[in-house]
Amino acid sequence: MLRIYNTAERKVEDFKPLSGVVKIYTCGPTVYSYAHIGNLTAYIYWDLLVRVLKLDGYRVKRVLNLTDVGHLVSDADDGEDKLEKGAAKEGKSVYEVADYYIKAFLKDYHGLSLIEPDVLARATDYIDEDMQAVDLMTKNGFTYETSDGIYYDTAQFSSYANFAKLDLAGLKAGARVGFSEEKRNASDFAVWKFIKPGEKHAMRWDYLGRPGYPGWHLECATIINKELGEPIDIHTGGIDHIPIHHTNEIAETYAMTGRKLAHYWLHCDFITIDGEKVSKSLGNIYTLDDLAKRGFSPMDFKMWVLSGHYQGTRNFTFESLEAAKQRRLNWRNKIALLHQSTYATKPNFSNAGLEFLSTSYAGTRTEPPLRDEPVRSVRNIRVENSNHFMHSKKSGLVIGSILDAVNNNLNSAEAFSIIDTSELSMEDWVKVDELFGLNLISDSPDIDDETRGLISERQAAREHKDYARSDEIRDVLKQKGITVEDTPSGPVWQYLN
RNA sequence: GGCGCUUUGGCGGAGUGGUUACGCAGCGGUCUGCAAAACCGCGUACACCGGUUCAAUUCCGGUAGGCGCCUCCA
Repeated sequence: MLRIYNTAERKVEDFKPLSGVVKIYTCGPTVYSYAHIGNLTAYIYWDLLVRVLKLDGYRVKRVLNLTDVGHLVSDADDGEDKLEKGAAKEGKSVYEVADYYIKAFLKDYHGLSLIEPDVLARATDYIDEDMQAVDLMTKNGFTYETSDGIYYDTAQFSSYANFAKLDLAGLKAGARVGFSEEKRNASDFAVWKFIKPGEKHAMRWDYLGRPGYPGWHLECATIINKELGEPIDIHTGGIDHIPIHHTNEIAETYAMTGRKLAHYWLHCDFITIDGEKVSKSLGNIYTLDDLAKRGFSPMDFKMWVLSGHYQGTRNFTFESLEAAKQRRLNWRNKIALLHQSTYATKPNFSNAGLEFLSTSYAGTRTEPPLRDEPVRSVRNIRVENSNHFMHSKKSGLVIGSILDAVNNNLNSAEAFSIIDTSELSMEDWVKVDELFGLNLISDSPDIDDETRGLISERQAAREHKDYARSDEIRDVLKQKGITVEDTPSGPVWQYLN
């Protein structure tokens, strides 16, 4: 049973689906620049959400939007358009810019092994629906026209402030942004913007007999309406979206349909980098490519993300990324041991030097003392005594406790500690990969026969005390990314990186 | 001004009213041709001040600090 923190109720709740298919909407990126690691953090956590739901046996339909419509830089009525700025800078059309960064985003997305959404919705594909939505809101009496657009009259939606617990009076008093004189309420927002004569705006559509473009919040409400239908089960996004964007989506949906938009709202916190916010002016924006240049793979970064909780402010440092990388290598080397424990039973492979492997490397380790209490990993299952625990390792209950951890409001950090301290079978690792998408299995292939031959040749050389030869072979293996460790019962290979 | 988060050992980071995760780094030991790994052991963290309690890092109140959002940025 999944339990998740619902922002709408401000508490952890049991997840109960509204129908046979769990409908999820995720606010996607504005495609005017490369995604940085802060942006990607969110998609990693939401991917975990989807994977947990699927492993829990739910069918999931998920929509992710791509904001390829240019919007204003500020909330004020003037300002530049981000897409247009990018286009001008790069000498391309706004559409080319959007295409380029959508491709870049998807490359990152796939690089992180994130499950592709069922619908990838480009905002510009929903302009007709946007217009119909404005028509509908107008017909229902929620909008008014000013000289620069169609605005939503938030006074018409009595519970407008509820979702974000907004203090509308305070909003007015503390206004830093110059509000349009024509707006009826400080919290009113544009659902459609007009392009004034002479004003430059490459993306434009004719509506109400004049050129314009949709307001930002509208695309999400419209896409959800068309692709999923309200109410949806889960709406996800960053915490920054609570006060404005999600509040306005809810208001628009209400004005269009009278319905609630989503049952559960999940918000992830932002990460900081070296204790400071991620921002261009601080020069601490990193992309996956930047991490790669420093020797970290997307999976290393994903390990880092999942080692903490989505609702906490994560502080990114390269030292902690290094720790995450090392941890993943340790996991892969556990898989390497599992490969080796099967050698002796493989046909076409017989070598006296490696026969010990039939008894497995695990046998050479000092067994940890049996505890009276089961390790905390199975705590939730209420194992009565250690005998049950020993049994549990064989019957897949380790995976059960890992699933319990992530079902508890996506506590991947706890799940990771269970993985660290439990003995997993190959089947377990397959499940772990299914749950976290860390490519542990595919990145941990067994070595080939040639490499195996080298290992046994080296072992033979050692037995003849030909250490020059054995060290030579060790260097060759090193170049293959394999290190050999000599244990009391024979050599064991491990991945170097 | 409004809303919200947070303070855990060198770093990162879970969690819990009593048994004090986990990873990385560090130290000592076993083992070893060398090396590495592995294993064993170690460090006795829970900002501060009160309160509740047999017992608080965990609950309540206060103090101090840090951070984020409200700037179409997740």
